[in-house]
Order: sequence, then C-alpha cells, then structure tokens
Amino acid sequence: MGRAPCCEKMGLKKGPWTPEEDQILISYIQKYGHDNWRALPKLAGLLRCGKSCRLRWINYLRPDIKRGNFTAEEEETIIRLHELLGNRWSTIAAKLPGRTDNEIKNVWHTHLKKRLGPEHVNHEKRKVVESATPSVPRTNSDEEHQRFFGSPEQSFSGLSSSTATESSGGNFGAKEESFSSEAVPEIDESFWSETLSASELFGTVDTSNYSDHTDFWLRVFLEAGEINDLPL
DNA sequence: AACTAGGTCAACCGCCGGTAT
DNA sequence: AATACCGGCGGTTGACCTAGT
Repeated sequence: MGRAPCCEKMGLKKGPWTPEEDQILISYIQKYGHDNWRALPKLAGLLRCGKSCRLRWINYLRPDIKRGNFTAEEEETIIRLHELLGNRWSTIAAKLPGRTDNEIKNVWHTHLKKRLGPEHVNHEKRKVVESATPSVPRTNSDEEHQRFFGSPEQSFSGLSSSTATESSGGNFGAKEESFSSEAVPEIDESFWSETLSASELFGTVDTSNYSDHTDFWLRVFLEAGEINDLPL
C-alpha cells in the first residue's frame, strides 16, 4: 500500500534555509519542543515540510552541534568505527558528541575514504557486524534528548543568554506576533561557543550518559578485543 | 582576469521500522 | 491483523567554493 507523501509538495519551500527561517525554527522548538515534526512547520509558520525542519535542526541548529574541523582523534574514531560498523553513520555519530551523522558521512566521503585507499572503499560495502548482531534498536529521540540535554529546560539555558548582534527584521508572517525580536534571540558566535562548551561539559562529566544499544554492541567488541583503544 | 575542474557540504529523497488506530 | 502515520536513517544530489591553469 502506497504511503502518503511526507508533506504536501504544493507551496512548500525547498533549498537552503534563510536566517529568518532558522530563527523561527529555533524559537519554536525552544518554546514548544519538537514532539511532532510533521505538525511543527505549520504551527511555527514555516513553509517547510517536517522532515526538512527536523533535518535542519538535527544537522545544524541543535545547540550542542560542534562546528569546525574534525580532530585527528575524531577522524581516527570514525575510521575505526566504520571499520567495525560499516555505513552506520548515526551509530558512529552517537560516539562523537556534537557531530551529526550527515557531517560524519560527508567527512568520510570527502576525506577519509580517499586517505584510506581502495581497500577501505571495498570494505565500506561490507556489512561488518550485521551477521553477528540482531537489528540494533534505534535510539528513542527522547532518550537521545536526555543524553544530550538532560531536561528540556537545560537544553536552552545557553541560548537564552546569547546576545543579539543585529536585527534581521523579524518578518515572520502570520506568526510574527509570537516571535518578536525580544522572544527570538539572534544566533551569534556566543551562542555557538556557549552551547559548545555546554556539550563538552556533558561529554566529559559522565560518558555513561551515552549508554544505549550502540554502546552495548561496542562494548561487546571492546571486550572481544577488537577496538581496545577507542576513546569511549 | 576568466575559465575550468575538483572538492565540500547542506539538503532532499526514498525506504524502513516502530507505533497508534 | 491490517493499515496509516511518523521519525529516523543512509544514499545521493547539486549549489557553492577554491585551487589550478
């Protein structure tokens, strides 16, 4: 049976996000969370489909996103985990706080794959542990949220203190009154630095926060002695 | 300075699994 | 049990950027 399309194609915007759209999305999620991605764009006054909003948030706007180049340690981790898990980017991303599956995927295809040569390219297609593992349950989004943020109130503690550096005009259409410039802080460098430090804090205080099914299987391999030197 | 080729990365697409009805 | 909905994932694309000629 065919499925309904994820969104009505008519009238929905595609392509790069504008700063104004980013602000609307951030502000909405800050206020109301993202329980229902499908309904979110309509409620927030965005002419985007829910999937697009989710992707934008996960890959770019989420406060704990770590921007900038990958460190040698991170690259090494990706290589080792890829060797172990194959193209399970989300699983690999779960071991690299602040990095997204999309970003890791891009880095793999643009840097690491070339660096490693054809052997690893072939290896890429191999389902390394699939035969040995039942389907790994996906991480519940709430669990993930808890892992990264703790309570929803904690999630945006940094955002609320960021300073506005410019006015974007704030023309948010029908929902404009809900998103006054006062309620919608601009994203500036302090936003990223604050949230980054917060994520680093979460990452260093207690790595057991990342315990999930992914960890379970990683530990299985660790105990088997396959990846002893991973920075867990 | 203009053009071209290759690299990068944000975003889209289609599929899948889980869950609600 | 069947169906529909939704979130999430991995593959792919294409616009933009940069280095080389």
